[in-house]
Amino acid sequence: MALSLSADEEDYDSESEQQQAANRPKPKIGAVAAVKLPSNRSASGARRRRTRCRKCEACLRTECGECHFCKDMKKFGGPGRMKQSCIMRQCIAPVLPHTAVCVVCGEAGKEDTLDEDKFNVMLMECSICNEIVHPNCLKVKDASGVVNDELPNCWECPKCNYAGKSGKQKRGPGFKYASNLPGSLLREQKAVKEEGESMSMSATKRKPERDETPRYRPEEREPLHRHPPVLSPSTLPRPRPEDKLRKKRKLFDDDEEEDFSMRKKIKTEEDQDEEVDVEEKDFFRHVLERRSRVDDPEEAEYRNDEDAKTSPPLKTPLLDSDQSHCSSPRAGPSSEGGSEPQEKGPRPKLRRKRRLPNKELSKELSKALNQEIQKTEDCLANENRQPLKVEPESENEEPRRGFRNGSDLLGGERPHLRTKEMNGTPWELRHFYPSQITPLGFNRSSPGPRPLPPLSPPKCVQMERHVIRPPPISPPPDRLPLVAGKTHTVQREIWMKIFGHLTHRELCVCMGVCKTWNRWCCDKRLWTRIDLNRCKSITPLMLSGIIRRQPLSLDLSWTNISKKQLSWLINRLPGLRVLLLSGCSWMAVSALCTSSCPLLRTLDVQWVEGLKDAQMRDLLSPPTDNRPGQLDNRCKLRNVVDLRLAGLDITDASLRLIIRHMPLLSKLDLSYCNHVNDQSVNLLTAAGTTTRDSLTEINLSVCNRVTDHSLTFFKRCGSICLIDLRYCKQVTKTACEQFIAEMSVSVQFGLKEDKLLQKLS
DNA sequence: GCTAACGTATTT
DNA sequence: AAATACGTTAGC
Repeated sequence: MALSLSADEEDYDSESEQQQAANRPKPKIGAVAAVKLPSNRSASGARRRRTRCRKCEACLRTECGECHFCKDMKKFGGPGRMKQSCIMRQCIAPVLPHTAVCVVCGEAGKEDTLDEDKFNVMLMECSICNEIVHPNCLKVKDASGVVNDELPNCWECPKCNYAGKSGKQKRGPGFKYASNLPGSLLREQKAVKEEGESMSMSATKRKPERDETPRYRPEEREPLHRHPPVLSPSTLPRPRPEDKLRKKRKLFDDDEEEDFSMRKKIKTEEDQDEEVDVEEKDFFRHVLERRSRVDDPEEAEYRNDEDAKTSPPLKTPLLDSDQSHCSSPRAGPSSEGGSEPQEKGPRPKLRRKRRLPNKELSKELSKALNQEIQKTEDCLANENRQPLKVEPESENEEPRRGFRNGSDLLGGERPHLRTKEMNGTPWELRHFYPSQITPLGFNRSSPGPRPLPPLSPPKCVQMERHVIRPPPISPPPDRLPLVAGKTHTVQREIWMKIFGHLTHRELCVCMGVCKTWNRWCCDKRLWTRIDLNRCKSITPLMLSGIIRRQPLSLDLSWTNISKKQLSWLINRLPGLRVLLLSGCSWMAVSALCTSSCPLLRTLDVQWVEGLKDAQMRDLLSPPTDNRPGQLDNRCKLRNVVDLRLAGLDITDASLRLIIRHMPLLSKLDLSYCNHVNDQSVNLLTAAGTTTRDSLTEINLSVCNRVTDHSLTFFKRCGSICLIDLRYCKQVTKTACEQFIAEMSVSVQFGLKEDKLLQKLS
């Protein structure tokens, strides 16, 4: 796979030597070495340093001012020694410098010309020999290059390819991707790559994915009723794990055991299709799983989902390459090049997928996003987000035991949950109320039995095997290419309207049709909400799929996502509005402490194990080491409007923080919070608090310490529309009626249910 | 000439 | 292995 790291060893040998000399602080011979660099450039070895594309989302952002590297910068009061780009601004697709020229003809790239065949006149840098050439200038015409679709203007040139050289550095040069960042996934990828992978990676050999001790073991079972009675992905015909692994290896590995040089030779279009589809299919498998669920009321709200429940399982074969009759030349999900319908026949060997001009759309999306952020964050200067860095996975060795054999359908919550209480309520008691009592759906996840999250967590190894793909940069093709160079008359936007009526499941099927559809169906407009609630495990593939689709709403509830994964994700979802993490571990949720989600409106952390006052403080506290005047010391979650804290052991201490740091808070779910009492309500509604006026809905159901007295406090709330006191033992119906009577002077309330007060509009 | 920051070496 | 340091390149 193509994860090359910026500092990959051998490829840089020659340069390394120079740099070794150059960089070594003691003998100051840097200048000499530096002068040498360019002279070598054309010979294999020295490489052109890449530079920002200036177009990607990352490049367009401002510095976050909070990351490690920002803090080092002089402008943020740091010493300026590290000289690294802001983490949020690491370019997704670093380009060759403008000064780069063809080693043969000495001229620059000419892809901006009107020339139809841009590929042959653009500069291509070989990731093996580092030569930069116009493909047209190459004499070796019968050999073919292998275009690296991860990096602009990068390939394995025909010479190297012909010579059977293998590129360790599939990613191509210059692909830094935050490899030197603390916590960067790439580090692990590298590490694992170095240690060599085995096809038959055993579970024991895998690195544990989670940062913490796993919360459950495979033998733990999920309660039967947690599983939808619908088809499960595991019933789908799918490649055997080993087949898939093989395929992945073929496509992505850069270890060259066996016949690597053969394998890597030429990638046909079919290969690409396969590559695309395998990945997307797998992503969808999970999504479909979600879409097929029927026990979540919001499923229906999201999309009228009948078909998701009833339609036949997605057939793997349908997505296989042979189905791609479409002549759309390129356009994998990862490849921008796909936008151009004019791939010419005689160069089928070139696995050409790289970006081509016309970046209007992506630019626009970027712009829109930025504007949005700007809008929401008017007064905030420094919140930024990480660009997309994607690294799918292979997930192969995770045969989805649970769903398949049904054994996991049987009994058992996680022991620790069953055995002991959370927030003082014995776990068993929490099962008392069926999910239906959840009021008005704003308590999104039902306080029903805590489903046990997925089985074994995703493994780092899985991530590491996968290529890291930047998101498509150029827009997808506007029309569907047909055979003989023609295009379909119907334009993309029309297609998009049609696709808009499809379920995710159906989109998935469409993605298997051809590359153009594949690309179109991945449009983020079609994926504003991605639901992986209770997904067995969050795999790197899913992560990359999510990033690619840039959802506004992401449900990861009751998954065993790890901190690193979550952190990685949210850093790459700058537009995320809704994040549902109920039932996840605190360890995972703590990713929110270090990442910021400026646009996040809804945060669901109900039933998060281990989330108490101290953790709440970490979550809500502004960065501690701010430098005056420079950094934003507001809460990272300050724009949260809807906060779901059901089932947490939090006290007034947390509420004070919430009051202080979430000025926009409108909906608050504190159900099943046994420490919440009248004083808490008093706090929330006290004079001078923002919550007093901002709160519109509050859920205090099953808060046994709340009494009638709380109702008098709620009279102060100017905007309150819904007060859920159901199952509060100390709240009487009489008090509710009295509340209604007293409020009726100004606002008419009614009892929608016993102790469920709702404003009548 | 200046700033940003890439890519690797060195230190922790 | 991760964090840090820094020579040097790229852009303006």
